[in-house]
Amino acid sequence: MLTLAPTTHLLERLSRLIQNEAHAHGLKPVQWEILRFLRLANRFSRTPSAVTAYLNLTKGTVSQSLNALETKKLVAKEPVAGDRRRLTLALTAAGQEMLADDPMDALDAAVRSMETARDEDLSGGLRAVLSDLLRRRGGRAFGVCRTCRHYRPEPGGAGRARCALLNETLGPADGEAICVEHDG
Amino acid sequence: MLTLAPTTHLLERLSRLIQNEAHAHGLKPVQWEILRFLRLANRFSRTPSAVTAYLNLTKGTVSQSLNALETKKLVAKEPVAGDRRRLTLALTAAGQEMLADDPMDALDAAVRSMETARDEDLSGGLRAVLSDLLRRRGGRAFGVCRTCRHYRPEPGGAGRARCALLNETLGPADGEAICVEHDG
DNA sequence: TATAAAAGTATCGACTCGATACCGATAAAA
DNA sequence: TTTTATCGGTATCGAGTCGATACTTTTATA
Repeated sequence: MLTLAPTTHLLERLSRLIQNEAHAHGLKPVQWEILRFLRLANRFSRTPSAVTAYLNLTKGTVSQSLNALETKKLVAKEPVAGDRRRLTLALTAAGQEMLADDPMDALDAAVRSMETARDEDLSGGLRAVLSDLLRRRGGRAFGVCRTCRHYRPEPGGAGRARCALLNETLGPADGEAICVEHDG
Repeated sequence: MLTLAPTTHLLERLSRLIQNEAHAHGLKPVQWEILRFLRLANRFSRTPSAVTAYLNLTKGTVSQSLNALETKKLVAKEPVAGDRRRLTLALTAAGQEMLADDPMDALDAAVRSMETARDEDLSGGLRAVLSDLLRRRGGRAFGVCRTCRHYRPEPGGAGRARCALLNETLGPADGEAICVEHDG
């Protein structure tokens, strides 16, 4: 009877531990992940469908989870001008405070306590596995705005730029945000 | 607003992907993990409470999940001689066949396609994070029998040994199995 | 202008999972 | 030896996950 490679086993075990850790403050793991995504995503990517693609869930699950978060006043929905199908999501002040008590901080502390070299090895390996897995599944990589081929730095510099795809002006903070349209 | 370290972020992302992957054949992620644990655990560790400790779930959840697996004829329960509270779990033939189609094999393939050096870096880092996290949480490490301080190799050799804690004879295969009593 | 595609919602069903209460069996203490 | 505590496991509740399916409204395309 075949078994999994040691590394796979470690990933599985850690994955479960992470899921277990994520039940703090009456929120479910998925709800925490949505909050974290909203903190990282740029303004074009704070939509239910971007959440759906990023977390690889169904539209239905995301819709319900967002309703739960809205009821708890952690996330607010706003209409989008120009397309009445769409919806923009925003973290409320309470949502941002909630993230200050993120149960994932325990894992983060463990990661940060590693030596730099080991941490770099680890993240390199994880990146490789993640992109391989996404490729096998046909998923997208969801990179950060600044690394996208539509990112056009302004000649003036100082972090200002433009998105050639959406034809929008980007501030310095935008460049570090996750974008649904990345690379595409 | 603080964000997570890149490595933490990768772990979180991969963790979600792994959970998503694990919905094949009508089984839930937890059910798959129980099957995998039963494949790895030695005969003293194939009990509901060992599953509970290993997967860090509540007794109730494990009890229900085991019922679901029993209904599907993937796991069988047997009474334990000498203690009528206890229960021993065993994979049925169908359960073993199910493991041949483990959805985790996709992750395993991604892991195995890495270079050896990178794989070793990765597993080293994961081991560090996992044990750190377990330590913070007060959880046990659950090592393999052969590495336990109660493991006593027989002078005759050939992988035969004894467990000084449980006072039981151990075959070569036992040495590689996960044990609840490990180290303690 | 049909028609297709996209963005979200609604509903169902099986299951997760923490919490709590519970029962019988065994171990420890009086 | 008789209480009493602890252990292994089950039963039940409630909020939520999550795939599946069907549906509405809105926008894009042929």
